[in-house]
Amino acid sequence: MGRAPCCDKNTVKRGPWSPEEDAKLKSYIEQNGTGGNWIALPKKVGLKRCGKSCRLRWLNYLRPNIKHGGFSEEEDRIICSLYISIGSRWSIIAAQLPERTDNDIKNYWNTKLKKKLFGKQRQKQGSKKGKEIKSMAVSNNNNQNPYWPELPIMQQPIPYSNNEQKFINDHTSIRKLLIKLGGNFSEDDQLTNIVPNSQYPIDNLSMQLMYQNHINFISSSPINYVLNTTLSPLPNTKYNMDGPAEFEHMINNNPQKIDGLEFLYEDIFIDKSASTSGGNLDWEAMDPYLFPLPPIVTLNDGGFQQGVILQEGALDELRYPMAQ
DNA sequence: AAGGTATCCAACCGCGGACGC
DNA sequence: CGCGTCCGCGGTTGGATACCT
Repeated sequence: MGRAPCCDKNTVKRGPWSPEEDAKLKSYIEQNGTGGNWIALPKKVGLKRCGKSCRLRWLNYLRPNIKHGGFSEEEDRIICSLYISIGSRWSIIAAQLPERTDNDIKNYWNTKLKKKLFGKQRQKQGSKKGKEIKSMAVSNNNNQNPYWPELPIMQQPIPYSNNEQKFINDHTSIRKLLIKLGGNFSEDDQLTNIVPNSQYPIDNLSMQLMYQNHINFISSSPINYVLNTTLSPLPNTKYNMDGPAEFEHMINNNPQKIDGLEFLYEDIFIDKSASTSGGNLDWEAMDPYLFPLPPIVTLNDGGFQQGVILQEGALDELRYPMAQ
């Protein structure tokens, strides 16, 4: 038994929206709101569309303050850092870029950014474009490690449009992010359970500092990988990685893919088999955005712990830290 | 110029979670 | 607690367009 369809596909219109439909939907929602029920909305508006289609059209195209295309380098960096930190949680990533939709970011990543960073880049090693990207990362990061480009320091809100400064300042998005990653909040809205063994209830200020330190840490951390694959489909395997060789070893000895990093397998490890260098990864050709994997910094009793890639079950890992 | 291929992106699909009854 | 409904999300599709040979 499959799931009942949300609407009758024989009676609803599908495909591209006409300007008339756009106008109807926009005008209705601006005057009346969505009414909290997308399924019922098309009837009220007078559209022969599925409610989900209306919702998508509104959220991705019609609602105010939507920006399409023309992603800035700043936005590229935010998307890259968040993607590598949390994977394809496009809605969370989009929450950090208020004028962008998750669909837009997802499309941008899949069609351009991913290739820019991991794909075509390698084939053009030594080409002008490749050099530009590498030098960009280095010059953005003149006193820090050259492998990871400077990331935005989030103590100041990104100057998004007028009243859209809901970014880091109000912590809503961070809270949402942390909740998604497995945390929970006590009733007084303090972040008490996110960090295991923490003696500190984490208030909004602490949370801001935590995020700020995370970003600062990413920018300044030495190459020191601690990839805990208990968070991935690779069971009970821990790697304290001193560098790419360890990472490669881990990949070679685990046929499963690491959740969220599948594209690495497609773009890099397929290339590997075709290489004439005895199967060694061409780490030099890897784009500077890629490594070291950005650590999520978490507070613990000793200060900061680096290098834990938060994936599914990340909080469990934090509650049961690696044996020293 | 024509045909083939690659790229882009709006829209669709189906699943999982939240919520109300 | 179970069930049904709706919402939101991430993955995928397919048409339009650009680019290449």
